Amino acid sequence: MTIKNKPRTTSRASAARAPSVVTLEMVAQAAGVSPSTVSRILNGSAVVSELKKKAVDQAVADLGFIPNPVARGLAGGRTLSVGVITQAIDSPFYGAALRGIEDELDPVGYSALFVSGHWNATIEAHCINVLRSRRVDGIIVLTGRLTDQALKLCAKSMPVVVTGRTLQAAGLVALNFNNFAGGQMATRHLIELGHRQIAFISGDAEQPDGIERLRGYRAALEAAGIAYNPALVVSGDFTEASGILAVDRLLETRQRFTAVFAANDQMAFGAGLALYRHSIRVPQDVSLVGFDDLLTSLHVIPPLTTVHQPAYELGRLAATAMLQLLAGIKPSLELPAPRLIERESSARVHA
Amino acid sequence: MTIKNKPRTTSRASAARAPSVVTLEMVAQAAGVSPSTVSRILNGSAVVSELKKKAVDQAVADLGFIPNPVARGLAGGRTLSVGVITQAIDSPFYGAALRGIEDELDPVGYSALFVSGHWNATIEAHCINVLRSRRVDGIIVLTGRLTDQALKLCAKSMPVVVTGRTLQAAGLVALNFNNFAGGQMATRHLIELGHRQIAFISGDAEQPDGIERLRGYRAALEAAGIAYNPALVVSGDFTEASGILAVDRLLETRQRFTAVFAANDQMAFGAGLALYRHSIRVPQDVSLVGFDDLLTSLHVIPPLTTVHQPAYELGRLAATAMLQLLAGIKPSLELPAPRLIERESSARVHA
DNA sequence: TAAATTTTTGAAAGCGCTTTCATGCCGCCG
DNA sequence: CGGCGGCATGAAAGCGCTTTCAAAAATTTA
Repeated sequence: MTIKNKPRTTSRASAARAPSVVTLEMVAQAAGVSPSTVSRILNGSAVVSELKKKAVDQAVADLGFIPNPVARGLAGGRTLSVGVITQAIDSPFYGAALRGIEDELDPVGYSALFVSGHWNATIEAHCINVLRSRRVDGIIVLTGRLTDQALKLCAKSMPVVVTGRTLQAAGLVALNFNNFAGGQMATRHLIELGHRQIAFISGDAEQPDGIERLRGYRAALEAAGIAYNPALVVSGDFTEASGILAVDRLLETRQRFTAVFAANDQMAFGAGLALYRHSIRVPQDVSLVGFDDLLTSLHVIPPLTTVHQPAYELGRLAATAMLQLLAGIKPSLELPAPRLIERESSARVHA
Repeated sequence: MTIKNKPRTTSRASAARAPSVVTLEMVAQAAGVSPSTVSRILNGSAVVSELKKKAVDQAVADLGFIPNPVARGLAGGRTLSVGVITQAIDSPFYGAALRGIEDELDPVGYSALFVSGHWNATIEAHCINVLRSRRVDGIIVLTGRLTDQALKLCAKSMPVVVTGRTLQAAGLVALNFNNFAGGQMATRHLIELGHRQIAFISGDAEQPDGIERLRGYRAALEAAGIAYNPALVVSGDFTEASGILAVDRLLETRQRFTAVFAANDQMAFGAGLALYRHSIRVPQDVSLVGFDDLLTSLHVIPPLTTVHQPAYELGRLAATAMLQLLAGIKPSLELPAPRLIERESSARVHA
């Protein structure tokens, strides 16, 4: 959808210039053809003689015609908009994904409709209904709590792209990050630094991502011949506050540990703060590793060693997949592999 | 070819049940009235006999009718959607505002269309065009780079709510936070702790918010009889990276300072990291104060003293104002006053 | 009680676009 | 050379709703 001859921003007032007061019909008239023909050319939905095509393109350019997505939507066609169910519009992690989606969609004339599911299946179902009533062409679900069942059903009526799970269905593509490998990687890193007592702060038990990371942690431990100690695993809920609590609890148990691996960066921040409160230095006394690589992880004190999760890329890929689905081609994309970012919160174990 | 009884999606899974397959016309038929009447009742756009109203309400309930916003939009009416121009969908500060907007809009059936302006007037102008072509009922602009002029013009054709500036125009409400007072407050706090050499990391020079905060800083200094020292003011651009640079530059000048006030939290984070790198302890050696009170500011090390800016509230208020504008009532709202949040990054000057 | 007004309500015309459906035109085969 | 299959194109019917416009019903006035 090359908007090549957008009315150039010549005057300073152009920002608020009335848009698309020019309709398809006016274009048709200007080009001396019927509205149907213009529509066909715009959508490439039928063969049209080169001559008329030229004329129409010209008219479109001259008049600065911009198709009205609302009318399009009503007429049964596409709305050029895709719904995005995120969990919280202000999530530091998903935010980057949203940006990726936006960046990918905008150039081709699509808009994203962001709605927040708040980690609640009922609300998510409501979101889906809202999106459908607004006639979005497809839906991107960022993780979420909907059942696979519900998602598959939804995919029957429109393209669906879902992240954070593995799922097979027609018109449905699932983009899953290798959390297991990530968890393994982080733990192995700590082991290589000589740590043997590595605490793990898990995420919410319902979250597959967190479960996988825990599995990775255990696998790495096992591979290194270190016995798994359940007392070193304490659960959180992916928030900073839960990271603080986790460390406090850990400390109370008087279990010795020289490293902490948190299932996400936010909990790692909380853990770091709790450690600081107890005058335990990172990384001198205890190493700390997170997961996600939020933008801020680079600027916390000390900069956090973490597993990079390509949130932005994830968004772009999800959007790309959606676009392909919409175009009728079967997407086959793969997320980049997890990557450990070594920064200053992890160090060789001390004596 | 009126296929009024389109094949229903009778599946049990309500989450993905096809919505609004039931049209206004079907409601009319069920209630034994004309579509016009149903429409009138739905919109309260005319007086209708109590009897018919009852019947229609009943039919609406029975059939589970949900008006189609797309059709509504086309028919010249409202789309029940408002456009929101934010600067970056994943901004830690504006994210909270977006959530506020969403929370306020959703219960009354409105949806928000978020688009990112990327601090660029040209892109913002493009955003406005996109939003208009999508027939949003109004536009909320979170700060941004558009000229007041452009905004006013835009307000002529639809309600506009803008934050971060003071502006008067019909159909336009501006919500401005008292950055001056905030800047003053933060500086005064430092002064009260005994600091006399207070560095200031300013934001981007084009940003009115930042300018006001600087003004506040100078005013507080003056009020305390402390000479303003330009060498202690170094400019940043609101990012963490610029905070780091700022402190590095400050240190290079060999100017003595016992406190740093950054024009926003993100730069304060950067400043904190730079200080840490130079083995300068916060708050023992240097006090650090930010501005915004991001969610994360509570969990950084040490927890940041900052001026609380009610981003979430700002979003809610902006949405409320928009709703009122849309309802034809003139909103008169005021943002909460700035509030200093004393945490652990600021302390009494040493020696 | 008939005429003049004022409601209440329905019919119908769109909103801007997509999409059959039907037409006119071409080349082709017999 | 007449007739038939194709193909490009236009006419027209909606999509689901709002909104005149005008007719019908209810109310008031003379």
